[in-house]
Amino acid sequence: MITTLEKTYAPAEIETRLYGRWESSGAFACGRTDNATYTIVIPPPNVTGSLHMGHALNNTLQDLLVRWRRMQGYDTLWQPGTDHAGIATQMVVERQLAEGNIRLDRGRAIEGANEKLIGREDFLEKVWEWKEESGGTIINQLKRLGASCDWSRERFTMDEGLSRAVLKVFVELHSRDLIFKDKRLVNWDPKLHTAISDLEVVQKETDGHLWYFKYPIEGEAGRFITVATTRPETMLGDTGVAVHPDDERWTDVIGKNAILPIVARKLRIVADSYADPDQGSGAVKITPAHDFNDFEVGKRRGLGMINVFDASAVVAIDNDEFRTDTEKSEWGDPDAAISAYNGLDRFAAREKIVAEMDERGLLAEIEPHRHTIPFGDRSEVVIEPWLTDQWYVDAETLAKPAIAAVEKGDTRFVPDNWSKTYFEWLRNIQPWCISRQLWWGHQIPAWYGPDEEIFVAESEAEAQAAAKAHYGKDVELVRDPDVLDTWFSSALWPFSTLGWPDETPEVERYYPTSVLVTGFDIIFFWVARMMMMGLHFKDEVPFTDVYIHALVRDEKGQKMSKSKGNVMDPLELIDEFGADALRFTLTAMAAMGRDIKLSASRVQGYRNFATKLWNAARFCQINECAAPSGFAPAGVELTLNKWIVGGVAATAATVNQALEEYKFDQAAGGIYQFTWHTFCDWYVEFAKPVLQGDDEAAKAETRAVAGWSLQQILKILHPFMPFITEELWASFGDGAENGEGMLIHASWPSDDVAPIDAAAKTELDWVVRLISEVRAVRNEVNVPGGAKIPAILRDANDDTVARLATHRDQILQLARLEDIAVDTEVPAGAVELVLDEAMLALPLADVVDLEAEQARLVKEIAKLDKDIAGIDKKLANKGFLSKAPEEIVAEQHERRADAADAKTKLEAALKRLKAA
RNA sequence: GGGCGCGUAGCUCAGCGGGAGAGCACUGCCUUCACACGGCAGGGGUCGCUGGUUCAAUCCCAGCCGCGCCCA
Repeated sequence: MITTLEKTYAPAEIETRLYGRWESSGAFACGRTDNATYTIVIPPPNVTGSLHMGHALNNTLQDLLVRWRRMQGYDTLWQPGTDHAGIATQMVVERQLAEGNIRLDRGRAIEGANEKLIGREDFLEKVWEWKEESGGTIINQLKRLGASCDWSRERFTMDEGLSRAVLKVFVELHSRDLIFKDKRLVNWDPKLHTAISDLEVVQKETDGHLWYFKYPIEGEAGRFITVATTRPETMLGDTGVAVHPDDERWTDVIGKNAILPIVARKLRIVADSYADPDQGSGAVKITPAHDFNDFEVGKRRGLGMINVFDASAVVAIDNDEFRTDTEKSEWGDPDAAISAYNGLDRFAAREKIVAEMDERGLLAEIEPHRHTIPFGDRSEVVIEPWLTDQWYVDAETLAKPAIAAVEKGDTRFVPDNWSKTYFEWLRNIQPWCISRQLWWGHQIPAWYGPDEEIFVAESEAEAQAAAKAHYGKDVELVRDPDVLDTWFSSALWPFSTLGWPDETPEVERYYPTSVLVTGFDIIFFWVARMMMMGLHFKDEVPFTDVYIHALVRDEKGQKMSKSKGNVMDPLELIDEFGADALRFTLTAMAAMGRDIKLSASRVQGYRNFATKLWNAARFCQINECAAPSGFAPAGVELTLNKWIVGGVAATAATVNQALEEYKFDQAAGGIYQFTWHTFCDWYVEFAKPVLQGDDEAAKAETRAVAGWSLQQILKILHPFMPFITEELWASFGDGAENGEGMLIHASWPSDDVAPIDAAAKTELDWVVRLISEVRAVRNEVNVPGGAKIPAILRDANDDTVARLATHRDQILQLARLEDIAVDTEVPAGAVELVLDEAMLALPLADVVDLEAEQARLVKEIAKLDKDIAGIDKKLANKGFLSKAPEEIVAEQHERRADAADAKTKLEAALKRLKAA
């Protein structure tokens, strides 16, 4: 206590200073004790990312858990890092290079005169340069939030160690046929020129059209089969027409051919239940190379696959494949089609095809049609199902143990509902396409021999050795140019960050981790994949709990997005209100199963709470309140002090229990309520008469208890508001408790940190009620706030009289009474109120409007009458008396008696008032 | 179409079988020696609708109405 605290808490300077102290003292490092471990791996943020509200919530909750467990004495590890975000990072650097007219050399010719090309090696160098300079800004932003990660262990998915883990996993899974190469339809991004996974595709409802085309039937002059499509341009790749086997309209043409107009290709008419007889004519065109459903039909019915687009989704049909089964006729001409359509963008081709069909009289109808269209979540262009060679993980096989682990309860979702989402997804999982046509990422460890024989190995040398064994001589191998999906490496995160595949002490000690904290949108990306990989390679679940938190929305409940312009920047809120206020807001609002609608006014409200705490500490400082070292709360003697230490213990228990159950809102509410509405509103006020009085023993005890209670509040509040509590701890903490004297290492109060004295609680509750009643009546009858008035307690029993004596000073001061006499005689015209068995009279005849007071009493009596009537109705119910539990019935009797008693007293008071 | 969830005070939300709660906002009074980012007091709700179970339903069940999200 060197200088007096300022009147308000100013977070900015303090936050930077304290974070630096924590970090430089090694406070965040794991391995500080031999106690049980508590481990969280951060869901790795994208290296190109910056902190948004979702991160703020996610990391606040993780930090809260870690700080709480650390104070409880666990050996905590919060493992931080970032992922390399293949597509996003490559896009950022490509864009940067494009400003200097530099383009990746990926096989296309130079277009502009000034254009320069950059090769793979040089490009990767540029990406690393970018990463060193601008990557990981989010890490510094997490620090501003107060995140107590073990930064000495920070990892990046492209690190040497993590890359080795990726190689090992790939080779291992490949050797067990759990990774394989296949030619299938993938979600192709025609802008980024790479395959992407289902999860990176966003389905958007869009207004489009259904075009109805008439395809002539071969050998049946004048007869047409009408098909509908939302994508006319794909008709260039049609190889069949499907009708439902039970559809009698078409039974006679099954096995015959339709003629594809414009192209003049024969299309086999096949029976397949995929065709819906209730849709249009019941017939559907089949384009196996450009539609996922058609692909399946094509496979089942042996239809050809004709690819009509290049990697940019530009029509590319000048080839023999396109001419398959064509024969120039009145319906079309393949060569004319090639010259008309080759080189057209897919959307231009669409318009032209519709126009040509119309000209030919084969456009039956155009219908407005709302349907979902797939978009790339990064490129925002329409995704093209495209036939390519890609690498796949047999997710179905890996999913089985992952499903079983949650069924058995080895991993538990909180709230439990989310396990359904998890099961749903894993039970319907498709092969996971893991290859990406990018340069930035883990290059696939597969080498090709001259005859395309594949050698998968952890290094080129091993691949060479395998090739030599295979061919009997050295051959030149070419490495697969593709890289792996970023999520492939993220899936290993819970153990790769601990050093795996090496057998490090950390893997041994910290795996499996305690909890994964994440949003529901990430269940598929991370949770499921980490479960699959963890179980396969470690034979143990990666985490025992998965806590799924809400989405942060704006105050109107809209999802925050840049295009809507409703994003709230967590860093701006931190600048304005402090990190503690933002953290507390997010925590207090993190109720299970509900989204958070955030507004700045809430943050402001909790900033006010921080200031309140600050000023309570200031009060303690001014009044020299401090807990002596080794202070024992169990030994306090004043009822007032027994009451508050019991309150501390009850609050510690409440908060602890709530955190055990991940009920963050209740934990935050518990400490908020106690700090403000018990400690500040009542205890500090009660302490004032003692501290200003001259009972030195009572003063000393109260100073100690106030100081001790503040310490406990700081401890309990620390995980929620680490900065302000640490700052105050410097003045009010118990430096003897831990080496560095910092709160971050102080011990969390156990539930029995102090005895809970029920009698003291009953007594102080009575005092609080008495004061509140007097204040309410004073307000109601307009006694000036400053005026001190006398009071008379009548009909009080001995206990009550004793209580009054004990707390006389507090009652007089807080109720602003001049004196309280214990008497049976009350002057005429007094205002009277009921307090249990006793009555308190305020002789205010000359101040108060007696009419108004009469009205007040009448109203109170009416209210009691209503209560009594309600209870009587219950008690008259035989079913209630015979079936309700005894204690419930007894409670009703008691409530009725209390109400009746109060009514009698008020009626007497009313009578006296009328007599006056 | 399948799944999940939500409708409680003006707003945001707790509660989830036996006396309707909090925060914010609002109204009145108070610049009282920790704090006006404050104190004291107060108004405000047929707990979406309709049935059912129960001695008892905001709470459990069914249906309906309205809203949101995820998956196809």
